[in-house]
Amino acid sequence: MLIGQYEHTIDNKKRLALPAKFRGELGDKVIITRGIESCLAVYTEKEWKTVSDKIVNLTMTQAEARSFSRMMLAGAMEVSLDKLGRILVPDYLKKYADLKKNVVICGLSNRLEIWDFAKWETYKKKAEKKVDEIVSKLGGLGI
Amino acid sequence: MLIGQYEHTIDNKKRLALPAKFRGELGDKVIITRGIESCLAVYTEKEWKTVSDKIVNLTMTQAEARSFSRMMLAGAMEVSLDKLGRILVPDYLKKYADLKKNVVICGLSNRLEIWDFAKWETYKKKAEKKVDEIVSKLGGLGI
DNA sequence: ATATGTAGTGGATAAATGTGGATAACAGTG
DNA sequence: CACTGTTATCCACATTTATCCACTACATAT
Repeated sequence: MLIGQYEHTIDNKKRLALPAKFRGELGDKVIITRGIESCLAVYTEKEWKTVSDKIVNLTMTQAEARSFSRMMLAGAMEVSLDKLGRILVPDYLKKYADLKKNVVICGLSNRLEIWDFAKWETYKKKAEKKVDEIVSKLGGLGI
Repeated sequence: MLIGQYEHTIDNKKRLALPAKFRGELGDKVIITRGIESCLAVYTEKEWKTVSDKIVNLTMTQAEARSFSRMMLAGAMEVSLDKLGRILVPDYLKKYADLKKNVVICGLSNRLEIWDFAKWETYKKKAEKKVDEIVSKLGGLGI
């Protein structure tokens, strides 16, 4: 299970080390793609099959389906980890998520998310406030 | 599985290099034909059999069927990759998709699509907006 | 406090990829 | 049959990508 968050850096050759804790679970090949809210998502090959099956089999209008799958499939890329556990972040994805040198890597159970450090800080502040609201709405979660 | 996007160029002899990552899966002969929304579609020989079967067995009025299958089947062409992984883009297809020098090659699971660079950028901007809408409609995909 | 090991970062070198051009084979036309 | 234009094959360059190795920082253990 992928959990926790780490601060790493992307060097000037677009290499990014994935946290050592995750490597066993990730294997030596992962799928990196667009995430929601301008971050990137990283899946294991196995998880990606599940996700891509969902994408291919979505029911919606033809034009919507085409544009959605173009974004999700053409947006994805298979990358392999080098001997030191680093991946190469494709240029267009780096731009999409607006990644600078410092990034945050979050484990979200079945996937990783990669955020620009500044964006993450902003997002986190908002999200932290909301957690209290949401929990009280739900009347507790047993947590 | 064919995923990812690459920027390549068509030289003045209409040659286009297919991304090295795809070559293993494509073999040394592919079918290139009209795609939807003024792009070109590229299939492996095997995938093309599946697709062309579907086209032949479509149910529609006689006139519609004729014009559609003329476009898709007569529009298709078998091209072979040279030693360096390049194909020759037929003139009428180049015109159809309005391809200039710079093009984008997208992997869409069972096929490639070839877009004029400018057209792709325009299309992508629109599609990106829709993605967020679609995802929230779907209530997430677990992605 | 001093070693030892692991993890993250950075750089150097070697290989692969994409692009452009040159030459050779082919087909069509006068 | 010669000529022109097109298509295919081959080779060379430049850039990008992959692989390898070194350094530093932090942590744990001796």
